[in-house]
This record gives sequence, C-alpha cells and structure tokens, in this order.
Amino acid sequence: MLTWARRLTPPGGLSASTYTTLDTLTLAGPSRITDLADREGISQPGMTALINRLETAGLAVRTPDPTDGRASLIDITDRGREVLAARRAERAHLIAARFGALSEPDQRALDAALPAFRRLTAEMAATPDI
Amino acid sequence: MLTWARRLTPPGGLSASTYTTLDTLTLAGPSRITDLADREGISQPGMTALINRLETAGLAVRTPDPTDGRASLIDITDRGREVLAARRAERAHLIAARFGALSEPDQRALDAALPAFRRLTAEMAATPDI
DNA sequence: AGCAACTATATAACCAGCTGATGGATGTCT
DNA sequence: AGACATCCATCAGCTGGTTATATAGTTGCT
Repeated sequence: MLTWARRLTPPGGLSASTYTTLDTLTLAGPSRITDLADREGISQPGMTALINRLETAGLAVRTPDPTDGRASLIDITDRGREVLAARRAERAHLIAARFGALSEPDQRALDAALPAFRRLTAEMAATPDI
Repeated sequence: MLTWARRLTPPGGLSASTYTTLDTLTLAGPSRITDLADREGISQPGMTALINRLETAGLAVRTPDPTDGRASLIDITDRGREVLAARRAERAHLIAARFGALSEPDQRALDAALPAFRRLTAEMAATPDI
C-alpha cells in the first residue's frame, strides 16, 4: 500500500532522511545540527549520526561556527549537490514513467493539485502536535 | 521535508509496514507470508518477523493452509480491525485539521486529484523495476 | 570578575525493522 | 521413487533511529 514510497528509496543509496537533509541544506544554507534535527523531526543525536554519515561519504562538511564555540555549521559539498541532483533526477524519472501512463485528465488533475499538496505537507511538517 | 510522513507515524504505535499489511489483510483476506512480502515490497524473513509482531500483539493469526502443508494463512483479528480503524481515524483527523486550513480552491484541487493519485501510486507499487 | 544556569554537540547503550544466507518440511513433476 | 521447487523459520548482521548522560562553551546576574 505504501509500497510506492519504498520504490523511490532504492537500497544502497541515501536513506529518506539523509536525502531530505541534503535538500534542506541546499535551501537553508549552512545550518546547526539542532536546527536540522528540528526541521527533519528527528532527535539531535539522530541528526549527529546522520551528519557523520554524510561527512564520511563526502556529501557534507562541518565547520566551527565562528560566533559560537559550541556549535558547528553543516554545509553541503559540491559532491553532495551532485548526488542530490542525481537522486532527484532518478526519482523524477521513476515518477514520470508512471505519470505518463495515466490518462490526460488524471495528469491535469495531479498537476493542478501540486501547489495545494505542497502547502498541505508544509503545514503538516510545521505543526508537531501529534 | 518528508517530515510530514513522520508526523503520521507517531512513536509507540504501529510501524508503517505493519499498518499497511493489516490494511492489505482486510482487502485481500487470509494470505500467505510470501504473498504479503511481495505486496509490501519487503523480504520474506522481514514479513515473517512482522507477522510475529502482529501475532503477539493479537492483531493477526496464523492458521495452517488446509491445501498446502508448507504454508500458513495469515488473517487479521477483530482486535486488529479495531486497531486499524482507530489508526485510520487518527490519521484522518490529523490530515483533516491541516486540510481545513487550506483555501477552498486548494481543497477542491486536492479532492479532484485524489483518484488520479491513487491510480499513480497503484501503478508504482505494481512495477518493481527500480 | 566569577559563578550559576543554560545551550550545542557528542557519546553510550539500546531497540526496531529490515537484509541475505541457509535449512527443514512439504509439494510437484516425470 | 527421485529430483527439484516452494514455503516458512531461524540466524547473524546492518541501518537508522531512540533516551540518558557527559562535555565544552555561552550568557546573565551580581
């Protein structure tokens, strides 16, 4: 039933949250671990581990925050941007193939709903009151 | 970014795949472990473990397949149906709250796209060619 | 300046949920 | 009957998360 989501997360690649964290980094620029953890809805230790993974994979870097000795700023590397773009293209390709098989009206309906869907999910991500 | 999905899977409850497996059971009736694994896109040992969890939680039962001594048929229990319904209601409530905050046109657009979205995801779940 | 309280990150120990490899029991085909 | 295929369970190992706690740095008050 939610199998379609699994199809978009092929094994051996980036996990869902590493992917979305890289995405956040491109949007928000260098960010603190705590901020990233909040944005992704995982714990701070969880985000620390995630960043460790990204860093050893060469997809992100930690630099000390010049204004706060406790914090470090995480940024995406060029390689990270490449991987992110490749992954995005791959997913787009997977979806496009199925999308093209739909009827014209179905395609139009989905297209028309996309902005609304974005607003809905943004709303949901923003309000943590389970 | 995909944080909204995490919001729909509160901790301490059913995991995403246990939930969808229960759902599949209500739709398909008593099923073999192998079939369920295929449908959910996880491995057979993974599904065995999942069914163990459901069974010890009293949400599903294993009965030997009368026509095949190797196989067992998994079925959802009444309690399973209750839990599934409760979970579904909870998710519906979460979504409805955010949905209601959207503009009228946004709501109409999402509503109109729902059948198309269902067809798209069904298509994606059915084709495993990563 | 000095100290208490707070904050940012890291570490440790643990758990859930998956994977591939393998084996035993049963079914099927010739 | 024998060879092969299929169904499921078990095992060891991995990934990605959790909570509790420690460490280092910052801030505010006196």
